[in-house]
Amino acid sequence: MSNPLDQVFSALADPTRRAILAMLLEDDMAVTDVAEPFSMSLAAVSKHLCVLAEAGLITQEKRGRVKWCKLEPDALRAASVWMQGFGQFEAVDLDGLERFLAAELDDPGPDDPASSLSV
Amino acid sequence: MSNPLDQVFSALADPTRRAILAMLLEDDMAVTDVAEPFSMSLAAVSKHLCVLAEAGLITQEKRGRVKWCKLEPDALRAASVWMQGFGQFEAVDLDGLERFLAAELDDPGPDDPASSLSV
DNA sequence: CATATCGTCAACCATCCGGTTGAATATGGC
DNA sequence: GCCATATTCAACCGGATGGTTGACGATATG
Repeated sequence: MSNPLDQVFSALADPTRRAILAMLLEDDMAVTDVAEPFSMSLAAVSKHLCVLAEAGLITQEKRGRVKWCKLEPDALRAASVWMQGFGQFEAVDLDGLERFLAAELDDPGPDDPASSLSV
Repeated sequence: MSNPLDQVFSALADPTRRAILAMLLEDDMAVTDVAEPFSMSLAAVSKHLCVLAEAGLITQEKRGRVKWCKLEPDALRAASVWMQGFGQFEAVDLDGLERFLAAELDDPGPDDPASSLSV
């Protein structure tokens, strides 16, 4: 599973991990605090955080005995660009989508996602 | 794995399936033709197509003995919207994003408490 | 009818995944 | 030094996943 797209999509495939990402939108959080709302063990949440970190979706920084988790929204870019190749969904927030797409254009866009099967 | 976002993201997590979607961008294809470029068995590809169909990413229609596979880009919409939120609202309007997520995709997560975050 | 093609089904296998528990490794506070 | 807190590690477990093979039903075609 070296492909970064593999990692990002499969990280996003778990609802617990998506919930964690949504929580981190508000603020950086310590591992224990991330785990608090969930009914699973701390170790399980810690593993989820590792998966997110390896996908690049978060970073973790240890200060003292506390490890702080920080969202890294840029990691979603490649995946988002890939998906954009599949049709022009009218987004809910058109202005937001326009800004979003404009930002994406600075990237080496996948000119024709179908031409190369290099997924 | 009832959550549609679960299904879409985990369907996209496999490079073979992403390659299949990319192929279907060009044209509708029969199962055998989809399988041709891959070095795995036809049965394996057939299973991948089932996964894609259950995620809603493709539809399959049988005409004669041939089953035609058709891309359904709209299925990516919810996932795209979800991801778009992380790029777009980053540090801008977090409350707005929360309301946005709650309204757009209210699907209970695996867990009671975090479900308010509407993964 | 006989035969080839299309696609799925069923059983099987190895590996991965998400979870648990209990011990271990920091670090901080008294 | 001693104890509590924060986090990971290691071993384990059940179930999902991605692949194989061989048999099978259904449909074209000669």
